[in-house]
Amino acid sequence: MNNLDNNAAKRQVSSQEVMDAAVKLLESNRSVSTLSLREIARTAGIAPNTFYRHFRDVDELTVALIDQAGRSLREVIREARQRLSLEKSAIRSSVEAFMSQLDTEQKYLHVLLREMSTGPEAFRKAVDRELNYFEEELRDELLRLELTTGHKTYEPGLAAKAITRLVFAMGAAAADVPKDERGPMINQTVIMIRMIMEGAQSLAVKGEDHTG
Amino acid sequence: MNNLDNNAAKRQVSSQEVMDAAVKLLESNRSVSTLSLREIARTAGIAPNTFYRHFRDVDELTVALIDQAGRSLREVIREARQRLSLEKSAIRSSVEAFMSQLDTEQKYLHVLLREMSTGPEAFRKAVDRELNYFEEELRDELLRLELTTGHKTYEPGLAAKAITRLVFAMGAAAADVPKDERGPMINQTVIMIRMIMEGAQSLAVKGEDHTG
DNA sequence: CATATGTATATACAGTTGTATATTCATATG
DNA sequence: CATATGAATATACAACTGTATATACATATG
Repeated sequence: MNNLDNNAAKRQVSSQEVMDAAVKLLESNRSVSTLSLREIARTAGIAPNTFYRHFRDVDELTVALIDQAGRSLREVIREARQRLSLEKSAIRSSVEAFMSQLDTEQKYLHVLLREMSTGPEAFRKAVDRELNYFEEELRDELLRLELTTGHKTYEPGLAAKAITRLVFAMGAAAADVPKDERGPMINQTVIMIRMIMEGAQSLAVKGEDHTG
Repeated sequence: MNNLDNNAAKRQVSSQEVMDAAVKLLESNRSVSTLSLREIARTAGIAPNTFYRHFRDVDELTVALIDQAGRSLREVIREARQRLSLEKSAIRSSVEAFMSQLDTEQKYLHVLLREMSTGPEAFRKAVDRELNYFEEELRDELLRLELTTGHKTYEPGLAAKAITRLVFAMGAAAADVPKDERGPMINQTVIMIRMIMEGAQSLAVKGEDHTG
């Protein structure tokens, strides 16, 4: 049954193609909740009912998009981190890698950023899962950094969480801005991260009784 | 023409009542884009066309909601700040005041948090406006603190921005969680803010060449 | 009282939506 | 070739949408 790549009607359609159609519609700053099943099907070039072959409904498609966005984003950041160990401008290159995902042709990151606090619980759960992956990887990185530099970090888990949330918040802000105006926002984000890391180290020295 | 408070049909309806109807619908974690004009009208107890007496469309209603949410939130925070000057647990009480807005009967803050990165540009512009108000007030507070404590702050505008974005991000996360599980999130947020402030002060001491 | 004005409603219409059902087509297997 | 199977489509339907138009009502003013 392999010969289905070709020239005529009734082609097999992959779920990925349906997802791509949805992303295409989302590119003009719409949120998933404004997409209709029929509209997505139309864009994908399939009949409305064919949609059901791939997803139970639009919500299920959305969760798949969020997962995909998270996976590919994590991969990109991990690559950026591997190129240099976390110190000096590793922060910058990670932030740049993150932001550069806003410019890719398939704007999956936009979905992730936009559905963070929207829609059914399943969406937010899915996004939260991705954020947690990030936090964990970042916390490990911070712990590794402790050993390397000798500077202890106060509550590395929290520092990682703060950085993650901040980067995503700034990413969402950057997504609303034309590509060539993002430079300053990257710089700002880098400085903010530095503040957090510096502060976490400073608090570690001062002692832990600063929470009241 | 004052006698319209009363017992029978064809009552005058205020725009506020229409807004309240929308908020009521939004309380079950729906985003504005899922509301229809007819549904809002139905909830407000008016005929569909009466909606147009108050707003051009649902988008205009939404912007009004965002503005209102921002105004009332700023007021609450300002009150919290006035009760104590910004130091020690002024941070905590501000964060608590912020989070407590999640529990009010009319959940306007939810709208603000949920429409941050959704919908038409007008929404995001409206939310951005509110965030900027916050940042400005907070930056002024940080500058005042500089004079009081003698500790300089590195890039107070950026520190204010970082804190603001972080608080809103944590607020959005807290909004998705039952009321009695928010305590820990408040604590986390307070510590994160402390990291930023501490870091900004520490960077001010170390010098400014840490941005590359 | 007459009537103008602002406010709310009723009816109607065309467009879209999600999905149930029946059908067509393409392929793989007997 | 016959035919079973899976994939895509066509048709249909009721529900809902935004809004245009016409109408009813309440109040204020003459």
